[in-house]
Amino acid sequence: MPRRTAEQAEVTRAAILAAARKQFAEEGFHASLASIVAEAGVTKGALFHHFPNKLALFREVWTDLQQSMQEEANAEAARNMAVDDPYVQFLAGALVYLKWAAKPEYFKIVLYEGPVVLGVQGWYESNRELGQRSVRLAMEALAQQGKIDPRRVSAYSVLVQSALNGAGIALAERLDGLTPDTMYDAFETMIRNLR
Amino acid sequence: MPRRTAEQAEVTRAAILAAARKQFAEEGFHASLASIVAEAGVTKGALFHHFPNKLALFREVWTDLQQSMQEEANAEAARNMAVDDPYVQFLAGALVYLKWAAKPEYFKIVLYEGPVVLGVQGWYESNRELGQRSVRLAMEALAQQGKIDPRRVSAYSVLVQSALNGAGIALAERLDGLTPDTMYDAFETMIRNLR
DNA sequence: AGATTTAACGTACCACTGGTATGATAGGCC
DNA sequence: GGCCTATCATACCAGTGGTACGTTAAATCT
Repeated sequence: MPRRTAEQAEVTRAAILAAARKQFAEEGFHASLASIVAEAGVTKGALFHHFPNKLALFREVWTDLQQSMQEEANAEAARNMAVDDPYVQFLAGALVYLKWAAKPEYFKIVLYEGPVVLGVQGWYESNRELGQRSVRLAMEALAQQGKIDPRRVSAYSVLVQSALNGAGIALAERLDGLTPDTMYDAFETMIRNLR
Repeated sequence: MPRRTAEQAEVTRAAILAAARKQFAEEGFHASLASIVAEAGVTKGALFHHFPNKLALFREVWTDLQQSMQEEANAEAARNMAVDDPYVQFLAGALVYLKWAAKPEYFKIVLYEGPVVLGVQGWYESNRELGQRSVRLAMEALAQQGKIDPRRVSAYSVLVQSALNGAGIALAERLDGLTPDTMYDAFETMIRNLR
């Protein structure tokens, strides 16, 4: 016996999103809509009422995760605003990112499935807006302070963000004997020695 | 009227692999087996005779591409064996990789779809064997020559290879105004300043 | 050389998928 | 109280990967 009120609709929508996040994290984009609606306790009718198709549902799950991480990273960077070290803000944000990359939901959905599902264009557009923007801002700041060559800002942005991505994945995988400490140390050394 | 000889079977198998490579590059793993067998001019019976399932077919396409790239990179590195610069061999191999990453077939199948389709475990296993091994060897060489801290070899291997991956993708995407020259310049500078 | 085995496919079919079309029902509004 | 519309549920469809089985000709044995 469904409640047809607008607030109940929000609950339903949220339940679908939560179920989708869980299923996508466990099974990838290949997770069936049947399993998602079963988990959410609704039917495909509700799903297709709230989302035009499976891809749009995935994209919203993806964006939610990415935004949550970014907000936390920005907050952490802002906390170090006063410190007199041009690297420290960026490194604080990077550390938050590394933590998130270790979360199965985040690294499976955002890092692994994201590029393939959203496609080359969609992923880079979204990623440039959300993730790469902060990296790029940091690189531009370093260039302004004479730490790196301004002509390498674009290329460094790509290299650094990709390195961060890989670091997150490797940590989540517990590759080799890598620990967050050793990884972060190497990352920091690399960043501080960019020219 | 089919020829039932063993050499003809090899031709059939090669035709399926070529068709699969083309379809996977264009449509991703989502490309239907129907489109693959149509392209190859055979039926699903032939496909499932030569390959146990779709994933095994993809894995073979993936491995073929990766091996071809690696052989070329190794050959290029070997050509610079005599040069008296510890970085130059590795950089020569990296340049080959960047060229390959710009090929749609390679970056779509190996870089994009690979990790998701083969799964976390499969991709890293294969990739560590093929791609990461050479990066790691280069890092170990740099450590032995006192260029970098030996304790950072593992972490650097991950960071550098990920940065390379991202660089390849960004170039293939013609992101920003990035050219192979500027990207390679930044990458080389970064590598030479690792400590 | 004839019989038998077997590799190399083709054909028919199945369970399941994402997606659609349509129906049902209850709140909001006048 | 009647109408409209948002909110779902149900039934169904084309297409998918995969399987079971049939067919044919080359290889092998005696």
